[in-house]
Amino acid sequence: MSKSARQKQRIAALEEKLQALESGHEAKQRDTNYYVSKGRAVRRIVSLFDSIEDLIIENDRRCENDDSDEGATLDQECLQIRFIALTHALPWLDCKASDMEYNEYSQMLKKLRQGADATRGDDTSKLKNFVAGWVNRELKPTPLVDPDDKNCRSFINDACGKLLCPTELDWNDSNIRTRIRDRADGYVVTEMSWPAFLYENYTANLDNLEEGIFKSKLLVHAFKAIFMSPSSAKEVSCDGNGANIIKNNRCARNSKVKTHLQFALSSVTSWRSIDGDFDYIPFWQTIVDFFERPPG
DNA sequence: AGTTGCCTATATACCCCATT
DNA sequence: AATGGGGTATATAGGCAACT
Repeated sequence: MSKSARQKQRIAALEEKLQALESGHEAKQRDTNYYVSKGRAVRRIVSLFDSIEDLIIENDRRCENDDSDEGATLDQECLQIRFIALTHALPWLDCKASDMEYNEYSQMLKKLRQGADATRGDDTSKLKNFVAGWVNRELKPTPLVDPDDKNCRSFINDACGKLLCPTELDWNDSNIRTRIRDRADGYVVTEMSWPAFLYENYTANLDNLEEGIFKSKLLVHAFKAIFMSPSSAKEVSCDGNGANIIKNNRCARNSKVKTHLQFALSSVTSWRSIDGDFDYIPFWQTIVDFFERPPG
């Protein structure tokens, strides 16, 4: 059943190729691949989840309305901010789009999206492995976290559970632990609370939730793995330079790094993306807000 | 030679829709 | 409501070529 579907996909892909060859437009083929590679960055730099179309549509809407920002909803504000990030990431996009046929245009967007999603997939799978190593090295759980298997993670595993545990709950209390695991009333973990892995030393100051936030070693590992290189992530080690890296980056590439970081954050959690109560999109959005909105 | 980014292939899950 | 087709998204593994 799904086999025939797959074969059809394959056929479609081959026909596309054939057409490109027959029409002698190898250049066109190159073009589409070019767009895939250009799209790779957007999930990292622009937005983890929004479709490129949505961003463009929001901008169009504004242009039609004579740029008047009044009455824009919060969501629309966010879209616009990301549209601007998009124009920085792909400066050629606007003028290229204007002299394209609709078909060509939507082809291009499709390829951009493919590149974007592919990269996100690469990153999550990378992290799936690395996170296991980092957690094992730092927390030395028994049993160790299996790099190839996510089913044994989440709250089942003591180390993972500790990291995922909401800051306002105490993972060391075995009663609380079992309640979280049973998803008892009031102990269901959702995207509404900050997990411990965001904080320096994995503990938050409940009187000041901003203290040490986004400074955990695990996060810096993840950040480096994604935005620098996998091997450089190993070198974070224990010299406390993690915070500095974030700080420097924040100064150096202000607007982008925000989104960079959020991606790293969400990705760390993605080891348990199968689980039900936790919705990643609002979680990510909250983190974006944290950086983009003035304090308060 | 090891690292890295990019690409391809495959299985699976999910969503939409028409038909039964 | 259930089924099945068609399409798309996601997870994951593995390969390849460029670079250091």
